[in-house]
Amino acid sequence: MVQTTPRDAHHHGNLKEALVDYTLNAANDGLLVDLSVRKAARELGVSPGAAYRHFPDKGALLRSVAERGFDALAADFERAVPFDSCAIDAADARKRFAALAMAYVSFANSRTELWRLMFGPFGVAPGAASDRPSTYDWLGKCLAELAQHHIIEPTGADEQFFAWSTIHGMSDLQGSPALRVQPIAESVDRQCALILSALAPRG
Amino acid sequence: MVQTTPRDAHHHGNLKEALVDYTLNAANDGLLVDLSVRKAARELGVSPGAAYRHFPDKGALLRSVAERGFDALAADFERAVPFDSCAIDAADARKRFAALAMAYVSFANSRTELWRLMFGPFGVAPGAASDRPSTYDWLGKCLAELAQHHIIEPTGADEQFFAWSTIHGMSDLQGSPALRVQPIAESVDRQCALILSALAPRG
DNA sequence: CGCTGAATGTAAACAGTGATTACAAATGAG
DNA sequence: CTCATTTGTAATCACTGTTTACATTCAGCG
Repeated sequence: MVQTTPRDAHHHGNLKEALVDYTLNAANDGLLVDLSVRKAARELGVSPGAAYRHFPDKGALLRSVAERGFDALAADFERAVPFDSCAIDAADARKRFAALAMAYVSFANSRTELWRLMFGPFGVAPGAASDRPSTYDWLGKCLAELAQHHIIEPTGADEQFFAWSTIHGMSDLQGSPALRVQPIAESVDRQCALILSALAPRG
Repeated sequence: MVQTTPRDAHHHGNLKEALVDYTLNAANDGLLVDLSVRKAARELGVSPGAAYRHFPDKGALLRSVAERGFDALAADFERAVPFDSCAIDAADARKRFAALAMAYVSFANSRTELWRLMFGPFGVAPGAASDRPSTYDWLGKCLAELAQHHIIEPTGADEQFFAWSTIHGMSDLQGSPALRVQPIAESVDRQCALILSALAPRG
């Protein structure tokens, strides 16, 4: 399901991309734990050393996958909250913010291993080398829309960090055995309301 | 810098505890990444197989360390916000809540690797097998105190989850390259104020 | 066409890993 | 003291990340 630019078959082709694809799929299937460079190479019908022509070490491969993860997250955002459109009215602004949060939580829930990779020791600055808007940009835009409709006050770095922390924390803690809040999806709306309440005009 | 409680020399002693201690120290020094059972055994003057008399596998060892991590976190909490005391007045309640959040953030900041272990795939239900109050209990108590002083409304599961998510998210995101908020310690107070504002009576 | 040099692959090896096994020594209860 | 249980050892297995020396393919150019 690939073949972005390979001219012919396996023996020669675009390894590198194939390696990233394989690893990404492994992450999506929760098989990142026991992924090895050798296994990936074996599965792609290639010798172990070949991978090291394209990545200095395993970490570099994982870093590439993490970057793709941020692209996928951005794609989810784009589907949930198209970046170039904007909120028409106040209700719209609320809906867009909730949709953004929901997309974030869902991503973490359905692609947990990739998610943890993205924010783990191999994490990359989100959108660092990309021209797509970053996670932070998206959140900032939604908050700006909310402020424009006077649902919240204009936000600075602290408020933005606050909002992101809450959403990120929810995503990270969901499924934790210490929680009784099982169906997190349904509680996201209430959590969003709490965030807005914190940032609302009139303390 | 070892030898926590061994009665005599190397050949016999309380391995298991020594292994946990060694691994815990490694985590505190940020050396968990390249910890191996063999290395730990070697460092303790013992054969590699010996470790497997006490732990079925490496994961079990790490899980034990994670449990100790929760104990250490509880100890930090206890120092910051003694569990059996309580807030005298409203200002006290605020201070205690802020101190709790600060302890959480500081722990994550200074013992990052242990922290990630605790909430990673080897994570344990915090306080599961312990008689100490759990992270969640502590937060619940502080929130109850705040409610008692009418700083916030009485909290249910959702509000508690909200507060924890925010604090946890802050802890997890601090140091992220995407953030401009560098001195997070100083911003914790403001973040706490935002949490309280979200939960305050009268929206 | 044939030469050449860079990409890209292979095969073999090194050191180190998690884990299991058969065996030996210390320990403590009877 | 005896003897089973506990706790360690030594050797081994399959596997890992990574490097090396060597082979192959390919593009550009005379």
